[in-house]
Amino acid sequence: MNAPTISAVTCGDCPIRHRAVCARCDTDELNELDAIKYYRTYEAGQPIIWSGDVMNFVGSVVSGIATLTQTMEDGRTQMVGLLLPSDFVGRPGRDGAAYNVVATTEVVMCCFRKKPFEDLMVRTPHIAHRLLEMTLDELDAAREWMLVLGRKTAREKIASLLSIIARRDASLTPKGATNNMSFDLPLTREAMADYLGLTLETVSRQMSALKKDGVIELEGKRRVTIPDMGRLMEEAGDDSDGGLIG
Amino acid sequence: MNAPTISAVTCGDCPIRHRAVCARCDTDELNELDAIKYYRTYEAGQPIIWSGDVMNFVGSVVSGIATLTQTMEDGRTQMVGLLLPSDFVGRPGRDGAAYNVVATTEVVMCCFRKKPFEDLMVRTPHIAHRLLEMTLDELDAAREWMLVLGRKTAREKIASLLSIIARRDASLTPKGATNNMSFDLPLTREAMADYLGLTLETVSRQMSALKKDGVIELEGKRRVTIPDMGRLMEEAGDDSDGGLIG
DNA sequence: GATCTCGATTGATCTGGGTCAAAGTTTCTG
DNA sequence: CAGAAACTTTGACCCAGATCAATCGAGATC
Repeated sequence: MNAPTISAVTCGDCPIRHRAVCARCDTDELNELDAIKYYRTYEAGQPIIWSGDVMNFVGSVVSGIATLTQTMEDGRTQMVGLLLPSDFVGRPGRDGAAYNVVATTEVVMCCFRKKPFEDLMVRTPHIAHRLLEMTLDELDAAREWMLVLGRKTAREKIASLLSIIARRDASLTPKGATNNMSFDLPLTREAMADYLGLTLETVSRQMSALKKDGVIELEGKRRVTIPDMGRLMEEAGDDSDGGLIG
Repeated sequence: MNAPTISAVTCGDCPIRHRAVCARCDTDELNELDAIKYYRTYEAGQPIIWSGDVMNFVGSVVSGIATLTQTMEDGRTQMVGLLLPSDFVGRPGRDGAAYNVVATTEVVMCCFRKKPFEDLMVRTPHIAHRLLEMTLDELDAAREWMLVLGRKTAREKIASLLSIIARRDASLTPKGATNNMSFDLPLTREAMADYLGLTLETVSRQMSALKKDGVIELEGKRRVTIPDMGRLMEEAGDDSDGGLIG
């Protein structure tokens, strides 16, 4: 997944089609979006936005993984969202960013300049509606995560995270395999800890425990296989299948 | 604060003016809203919506306090939002409710039937924009709370909750006093615990500790006075003044 | 006034996960 | 290939907050 060059790409053949924004756009609107967009690449570890900064763009992740985090003055940090390809970044109608956005891997963003995007949004109601739906999804995901953070044990937290990534991953691949699926963990143990409100040591211990108990299989540190998705969801304390990533 | 009778009230003189919805409506739109609205009273402890139920209305809290909660099968529950007067309830474009909504005190809701409300939303873009702003606010609040749940100590959690309620309370009263403000805690110790991901015993202990240390004063169990708001926010580990209630 | 109930407080004890520390792996670099 | 740097695992110990249990109001209800 290399960054497409700006001139060669229209919104219509964006690798990701801007699931959030373009899904219902007609040709004229796509052309308008096309006129105000540009691509930008961020290296792994590089900040994309600092909390409090003025944001002059909105956009979608084309490839790579980014995280949303909040930090206290003493350095304690909590991840509040995970951005995977096709996820939308930005707050139409808001000037400042509310969290840090950091590239975890190399990230390619397709950005729209904010002011013209907002103008377009005012003229085309379905974009506003799409953004509302999207924001409601993120709100659901955030609240689902509040239950994880507030009430689940370390083991359940890990299982919840793995189950969310697995499910998310499955929905991106054509065949939505439910068993024996495997994927690469896009996060370090430390990032997982920041997401789950744990320490990296605890994350490591619980990963080992889940492996020992046959809930997951590990190849190297990052490649994870889920022999039995139902079992994993039980471990997550999760009968229902709710839960998205913000 | 008694429930106004349906016939006597127009949206324009709703006691709360539907901060979320009506702020920018013109007369025609207010009349339309008026035609599809009705009032409903819920007793303390009564469920307003069950998670998964089909919701056929959206609306605002006129008076009283309600909570949004998520529950696991084994009974562990996490509060994911607090609804105070003027807060909006409902998910335009969604059929099912995602959480339980329960009246903590007696609650009066001003409801709009969902279908006509959505129709109105399609015709009047500023309502959709207002709802988007509102949802972004709730998302910010939820993510702020994720930091509280994931990374703060019990004492900091309590201080955070008190500071949020105090700030929220201050913004509702004409004079936004910052020091020596007092308010009635709208929550039992158990509800506070569910909000903070703690047990009620820990909540009680930390409340006693904050009282002993002069951070708060208590009259009876519920009346709280904050002699020094800055001190409270320090205790919350919160230099910034972020944080709303979802 | 006696009793019940529901919430709140306080104490004693236990434990899950944090903290501190030491190796082990993998990848990168010279 | 050696050495470094970054990430991960594992062990030993400790403590904040959970759990279990007893007591204490403050309203209700009789």
